[in-house]
Order: sequence, then structure tokens, then C-alpha cells
Amino acid sequence: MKVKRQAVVTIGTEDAVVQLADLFRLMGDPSRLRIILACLNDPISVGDIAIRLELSPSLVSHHLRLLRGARVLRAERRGKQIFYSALDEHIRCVIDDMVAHVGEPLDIEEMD
Amino acid sequence: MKVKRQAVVTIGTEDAVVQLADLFRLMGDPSRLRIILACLNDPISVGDIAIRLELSPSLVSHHLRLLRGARVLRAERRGKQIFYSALDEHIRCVIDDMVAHVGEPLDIEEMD
DNA sequence: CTTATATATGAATATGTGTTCATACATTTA
DNA sequence: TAAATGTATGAACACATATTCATATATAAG
Repeated sequence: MKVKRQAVVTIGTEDAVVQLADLFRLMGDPSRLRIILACLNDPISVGDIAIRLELSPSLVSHHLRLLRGARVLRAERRGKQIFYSALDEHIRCVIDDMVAHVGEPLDIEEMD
Repeated sequence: MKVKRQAVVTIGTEDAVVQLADLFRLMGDPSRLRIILACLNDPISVGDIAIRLELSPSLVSHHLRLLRGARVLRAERRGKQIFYSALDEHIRCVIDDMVAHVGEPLDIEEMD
């Protein structure tokens, strides 16, 4: 499993850009981002997410629906509960990179 | 310059999550994402971005202001024009990872 | 200084969206 | 079957925001 570095990003079609933007937009809501983070390590049930993040189960469910639809999270039923987990590892990379970006020191030379 | 892989993401404060979400939200708009992509390789002027993406200079400028504020892009004046370019390389990595995510094959076993 | 070009800004608007509440569905247990 | 628990769904609302239009600012040229 390779990790690209310094790759030249070329987005083919216009649809591809929209598809990418949709994913970023999904991660652009604090509640949803926290839900994603809560699912990154171990599968976790809807109720536990709600408790851990202090959000209503209804709200969590709404967000989970979007994240499922975007193939960010996967759902697995265990009895009465449904456990959610990351569908693949790329989201973790995306977040790691963004964390690195936030930690980037400011360039004093820049205008603005 | 190292690239983390399989890192465990831990977001410290609540503010950190909001800060991250803000960045993702900025990339979540197709126009803005296209503007970012246009600035990734070489510095490009506001007018050229507008022409290349077929957007009004006003709209481009509005978006550029947000991207500057979020330290995604940097601005550099050259005579009458102002050239924009990526402030660091992390955004490129973020986009690369997300492209990889989109290209991820579907898991047939999943429910939904 | 005046004109032209390039970019930025502010207001206004239409559209999108996060959240809540009530309710429905599904699964387990009594 | 009935009750209880866990999750999902739909409507409604308040709020955010992407875009347009008009206008302002800044730099270069005449």
C-alpha cells in the first residue's frame, strides 16, 4: 500500500470535481467530522456515538445516512444496534494531511 | 519530509475539530475546489483563473479571499495583477488522498 | 491628472443545509 | 402478541452561503 507524495493532481471530468467537493463538504460540518472521527478506530453504535458526542440519536442518524451514502462509513448490524466504521483508510489519510496543514507555520513574507 | 501512514488521528480540542471542518468546508464547494486546483501547479492571476474556469472575476475574488484567510492560498502582487498559489503542499496531499478514496472499489458485503 | 485595467468589497437574494421534533420501522425480550 | 429498545425518516424552520450586480480601490499607461 503506497502513499503518494508530491503527486500532480489532475481531475479529469467536471463530475469528478463535484464528486470530490461533495466529500469535502460532508467533512466540513463539525458534527459530521466528529462522527467520522468517532468511527475511525473501532466500530461504534449509533447510540454510543450520540452519547459520546452529546448529540441527539436522530441527528447522528441523519448524518450517518449521508456518510453511508458517500461511502465514507459502512454499517453493520449486530442485534438491535448498528455499528459504523470507516469504509476504507483514505479518510484517515485525508484528515492526517489536513491536521498537518493546520499545524503548518505561517509565512511572514506573505501579503494580507 | 515524512508522510504519515496509518496514523492514529487524535484531535485535541473542540476548536481543532472546528478548524479542520472549516478547511474541509472551504474545499467542499466545486467553484472553490476548482480554484484551488488551478493554483496548485503554478501561480496564476485572478483574471486568468476567471477565464480558465469561466467564472466572474468578482466571484473568483470572493472565493480567493476565503482561501487566503484559511491559509490555503497565498497572494503575490506582480504589477497590476495578483498571482495566487498554494501556501503549502499539504492541500495537494489531501486532494490526492480523496481522489484515492473516490477510486476505492465498493465492498459488496456492506449493507445498504 | 486622466483613463484604463485588475482586483476587491458590500449589499441583496436565492438556494442549500444543520438541527429539532414527531413518528415510523426493526429487532429483541417478556 | 405486546412492550421495549435502537435506529431511521420526513417535515419544518432557522441559519448559512454561493452568486450576482454595482461600486470602490489600486496600479499602470497616456
